This record gives sequence, C-alpha cells and structure tokens, in this order.
Amino acid sequence: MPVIKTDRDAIIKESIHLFKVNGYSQTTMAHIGKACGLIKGSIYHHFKSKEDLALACLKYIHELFERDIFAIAYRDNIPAQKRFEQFTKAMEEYFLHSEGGCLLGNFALEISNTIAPLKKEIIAYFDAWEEALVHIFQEKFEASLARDMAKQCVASSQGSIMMMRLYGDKEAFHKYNLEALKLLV
Amino acid sequence: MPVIKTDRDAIIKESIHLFKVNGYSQTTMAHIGKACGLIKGSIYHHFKSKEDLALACLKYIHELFERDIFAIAYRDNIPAQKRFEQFTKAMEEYFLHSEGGCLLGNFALEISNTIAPLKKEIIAYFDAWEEALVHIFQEKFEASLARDMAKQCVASSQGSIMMMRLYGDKEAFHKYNLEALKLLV
Amino acid sequence: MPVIKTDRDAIIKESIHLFKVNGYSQTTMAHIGKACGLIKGSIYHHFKSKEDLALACLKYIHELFERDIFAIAYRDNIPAQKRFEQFTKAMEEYFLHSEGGCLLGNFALEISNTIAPLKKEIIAYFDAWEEALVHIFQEKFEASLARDMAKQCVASSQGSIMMMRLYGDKEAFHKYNLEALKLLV
Amino acid sequence: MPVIKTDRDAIIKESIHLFKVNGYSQTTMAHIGKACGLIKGSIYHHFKSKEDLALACLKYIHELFERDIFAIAYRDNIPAQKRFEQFTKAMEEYFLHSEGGCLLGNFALEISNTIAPLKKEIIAYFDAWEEALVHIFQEKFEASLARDMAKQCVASSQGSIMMMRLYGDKEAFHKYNLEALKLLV
DNA sequence: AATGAATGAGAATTCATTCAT
DNA sequence: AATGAATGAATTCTCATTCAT
Repeated sequence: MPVIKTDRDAIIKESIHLFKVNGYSQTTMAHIGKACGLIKGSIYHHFKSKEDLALACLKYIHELFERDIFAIAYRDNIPAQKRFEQFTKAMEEYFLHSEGGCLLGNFALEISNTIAPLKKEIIAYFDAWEEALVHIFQEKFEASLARDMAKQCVASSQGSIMMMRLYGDKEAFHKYNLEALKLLV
Repeated sequence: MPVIKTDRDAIIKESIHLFKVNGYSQTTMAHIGKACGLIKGSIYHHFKSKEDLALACLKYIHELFERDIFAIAYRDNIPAQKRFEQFTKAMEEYFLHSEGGCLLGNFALEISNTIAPLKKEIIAYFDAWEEALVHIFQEKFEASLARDMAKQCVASSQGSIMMMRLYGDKEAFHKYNLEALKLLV
Repeated sequence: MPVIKTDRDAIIKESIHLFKVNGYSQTTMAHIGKACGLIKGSIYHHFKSKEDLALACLKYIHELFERDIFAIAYRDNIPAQKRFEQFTKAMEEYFLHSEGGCLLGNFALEISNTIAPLKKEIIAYFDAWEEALVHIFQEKFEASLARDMAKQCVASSQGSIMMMRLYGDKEAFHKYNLEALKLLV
Repeated sequence: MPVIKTDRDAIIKESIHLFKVNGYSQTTMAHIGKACGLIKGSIYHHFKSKEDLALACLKYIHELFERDIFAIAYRDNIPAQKRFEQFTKAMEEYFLHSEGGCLLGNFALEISNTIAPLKKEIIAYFDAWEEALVHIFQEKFEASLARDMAKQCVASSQGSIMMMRLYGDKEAFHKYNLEALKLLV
C-alpha cells in the first residue's frame, strides 16, 4: 500500500534535490517552481514561505530516516552486530545515491545559525540518529561509552559524506563504511 | 619580521568571521563593511568582488594552516607519534576557538557546487591536510593504508567540527580528538 | 415582503464591513472569502471582479440610505424641523453603529481618483444626501442658501465621522449631531 | 535663508503628492521612483521601507503646519478674531492649492486601522490642529466650549476638504471657510 | 582610499483572476 | 455553486556592484 504521492510531496522532492545540490540561499523559488513545472508564485499555494518549504523538506527526510533506517536499530530480535551492519548498509545505500550529500548536514553548516526553526529540526534529526546508534551499542557497551561511540559515528558519517560530496569520491565513502563496521566486531 | 596587518588583512579577518558564522550567501557586503567600519562600497577598493574576497579568506586560512599546523607534520626530527599529537593538538586549539567551525568545510557544503573558483581552493586545502597526515602515517604504515587513514582522519575531524558547531558542544569535540590520537599508539 | 438575504447579500455585507474597516486595497479577496466561509475564487461566482463587488457594496449602502434615511426628508406631511431631527437621528443611529465609519466617504478619499466607476457611485450617494437636505431646508430658506447649508451639513457629517473613526470617540460625534440640529431651530 | 532642499526632501515632496492623489496602497515605490527620476530600489537608500517613507511624509506635513499655520494661533499679541481669520486663511490657502486634499485625512481613512505607526502621527497632527484652535477660542469662550468648537472646526474642515477633493469644487470650500469665520464674530 | 548615491538584476511574496473538476 | 490549483503580473525589498566626488 504505497502512499500516493501528493503534489505537495512532489514539490518537496524537487526542493530537496535542489537544496542539497545548490544550498538554501542559492536555490530560489523560481528554480524550485521550474523543477516542478510551476511558476514560482504557485508554490505559495502549498507552502507559506521558503522557510516553511525547507522545514517540510527536513521533516520529510527525517521521517524517511526514522522509518527506513533508524528503525533498523530497534529490531531487537536481530543481534546487535547484524543490526549495525544493516543500519550502516542502509545509510550507505541512501547516501551513495543522494546527489548533494546530506541535506540536514548541509543546512547545519549553511543556515542553522541564521534560521532558528530549521536548526531545531536539524538537531532533532541528529539526535534521533545518535539515539538509534546508542540503542545498538548499549547492548555491548556501557551506556556512557555507547553514547560517545554513537556521537563519533554520526560525526564521522557526516564528515565522510562531506568529503564524498566535495571530491565526488564514492569509493572513499564505501571504505569508510567498511571501517566503521569494525566498531562492533 | 612579524607581518603588519594591512587593511586588507583586517577586512579578511572580519569576513572570515562573518562567513564562518553566517555562511556565504547570508553574509552581505554591507555586513562586512559594517564590521570593518566601512560602507559596503569601500570594500571594492580592496577586493574586486565578493567572490574574490571569499577566495582571499580561504587562501588566508589555508596559508595559516600550512604555516602553523600542516607544517608540524613535516618536522621529521620528531617521532611520528609525537608529531601526530602536536598536529592534533594544534587542530583542536584552532577549532576550539573558531566560532563558526571550519570555513573551508562550511563553504564545501554551501557553495562548492555553485562557485567553481572557490571549490578549487577548498579542495587544495583538504588535499594539503590529507597530505600532511599521510606524511606522518607513512612512517608507520604502508602507503595505501596511510592514505586511507588520513582521509578518514580529515573526514572525522570535519564531522566533529560540524557537530560541535551545531550543538555548541566543545566537550564532545575534545573527546573526539583524544580518540583520534589512538590511531597511532 | 421582506427581502430574503441571498448569498450575494451575505458577501456584500461581509465585504462592506471589511472595506470599511481596512480599506479597499488592504482588503483582499481572500479576506472576504474567509469572512464568508468561502475560498477567494468562489466569490467570482457572484461578482465578476473586486471592483464589481465594491460597486455592489456602494450601491447596497446607497439604497439603504435612500430607503431608511434620505426618504425621511421627503415626508412632507411632517414639519421640516421635525423631519430634520428624524433625519439627523437616523444618521447618528447608523454611524454610531457602523464600525469603520462611512464606506462611501472612505472610498472617496482612498480610490475615487483611481477607480472611476466607483467615483460615480460615490458622487451619486453624496448628491442624494445633499438633495435630501436641500429638500428640507428649502422649506425655510431660499434655494441657494438651502443648498449651501446642505453642502456644509454633508461635509460636516463626514468630517465628524472621520474623526470618530480615527479617535474612536462616539461622544464627540453625538455632540456634533446635537449641534447640527440648531441649524433649523 | 531658505533651507536647502536635500534629496531626501525631494523624494518626500514627490511622495506626498502621489500619496495624496492616489492613496497609499495605489502608490507604488516604482511610481515614486519614477517621479523622482530614480529606479524603485534607490529609494531604499533614503528610507528603509515604504511605511518609513510615508511616516516621513506625514511628519513633513505636520511640521509644515506647525510652522506655517498652527503657529498663527499662538501669536497672542494679535486679537483672537484676527488670528482666527489669519489661521483660516492660511488653511484655505494651503488646501486650495493642495491637489489631493489632506494627506493626513486621507491616510486616516485609508490606513490608520492597518498601519499603527502611521495612525500615531496622524492623531498627533489632528491633536495639534485642535489645540491651536482651542488656544484661540479660549480667549473668548469657556474651556470646555472652546474645545468642542475646536473639534467641530477641525472635523468640518476635513469634511469640506473631502468634498472639495471628491467634487473638484474649490468654490464650495471657499464658502465653507467664509462661513467658519462667523464662529468668532 | 573612502563615501554617498545610484543602479539593475533578481529575490520572496502577494493577489486578483481563471479554470478544470 | 464551490473548490483547489494555477497563473501572471505586480509589489516590496535586497544586494553586489559602479561611479562621481
């Protein structure tokens, strides 16, 4: 029962792509409109402002991750190590095919200081990512260590994605993920 | 022979700060002018465009890193491990006091796709960083492994800086650096 | 045979209120729609344009005044002075309860110069008001004087309404009406 | 020693004219720019917003009235009646040559409900007008009566100006002023 | 070098209006 | 009659850049 894509969703998807590749400020409502086959003004029928649209994009991705990736961490019937592998693989899968890297990470650096409502959502996303990893690691490590490991895992992932985006080098990103798996061996 | 701060340098320093904290697009020539006690038009006596100024900022930081940090890696009279410690400490020192994180990293995500000349400089900086680490690691590891380690080290640093910037958490950044040191033990 | 309120009438009444309080330009079709429980586009089933709707509002009020107030002036079986009292009282009654003052007066100042068809209706309204007063005054004064008195009476009323609207002071408006009555004593 | 007209003043004067004749909303920054020989954006060099410009216009007129008209009321060496004549004449002089009537009165009806900062200035202007008249009337009448007379005088003036503007009838305005003078005979 | 004023291109946003359903 | 979506033109405002002084 796949959810039927509403027009709202179509706009969000195009926007996510443009925001990821060109950044928030360099993406104009006209660009987004064009990508959706609309004129710029028409987008305001669906979102009350550019910021509002951007927030919807962040939430869309956050939900996607919750459902498809973070959720993996909570499948407690699967051994922790196996789960971590699946989790890491799902991450890799997503980002290898995500032109422009991680929208949340990009926005964290571009606008989290200037647009507060977006910052909140960005932090919520990284919190959830961290929490998922903590849930896995806790099974094998003491809580405080598990948290430190999770934090570093999130950070390293973001760093790797940044480098993949900058250099266009998917190879290195894959290697990083292989390396990350050793954490739980 | 300490370099005398020219006006040009003063503008660069203010710009670096603003660019780091607020990003490229969200920093206007008027903001920069105000921070320098000038009106925006006057900046054009020193830099021919905003892009040109941004490039000067990137180069300024790149040179600073070459001189003060990357150079450490090449002090071959010091043992590799010691050098790595010094290198890591210098990095930490810099970024702990750098409000807004890493300008080069920020710009990598915000505008490397849209402003090609800046991308070149950003890549040169990360290349140099990586090369410095390779130089250290090569002493103890085989070339290809040393490079992989260097790449991951750079990426992880950037990821940690991103998180420190987003969460305002210097503690976690410090912990990450302690952890990184274990690479060479 | 009381006139049944059609939907058209409901829209007109809401529009009159919004136009009076917020002016022509600052009242949008969306505002009007919302007040009527419609979306803005639906109003076009009843009126072919905003201007057309505004014209209907002006005519609605003009007719109301003809029927309920101006008509008083022509009840020739009642003594002029008594009629004038009734007329003035009816005016006061209306405007004391009219949030936003006099729509026709407001529009006279806001858009009579820019939207000709509305100006015509506005002038017709003030002409009728003046004529009604002339009819009363003529019984006691010579034609030309009666007309001058009528003109000043209309003008003063509008000025008083303007001040009542600006200051929110109904008291002063009442005093003015008391004063006006002395004209015919 | 005539004050030298600054560019700011030139913009204000053109704006006053356009605002008076076409109203606030129907006057665009492009209109104003065109009238000043500028492009629309350039006006923002002198005024930070349309509202700010409008406020400057209101203040400009308010000051003009204080200096050239209201001041007359306070020349206590001249007999009250004479002063009232001069005051009324100065008013007539101004408004007879003011295409578009009274900016403050026009704005009172168009936007005092929607743009609070402008309302404040409009009220200050009418307060000052009233106060000037009170000062004259007090010499011959008891305070409370003087105030009532002043209020009605202001209101009637505005009503007459409204009618002059609507009908384009300067004659009637003149007659009204003659009539007003009888108040102090 | 610096300033103040101006520019022009474009940004986000609004709004009356239309149209297929 | 009503709706939701779309339009296109216009509106306010921004900003990098230029130029005469």
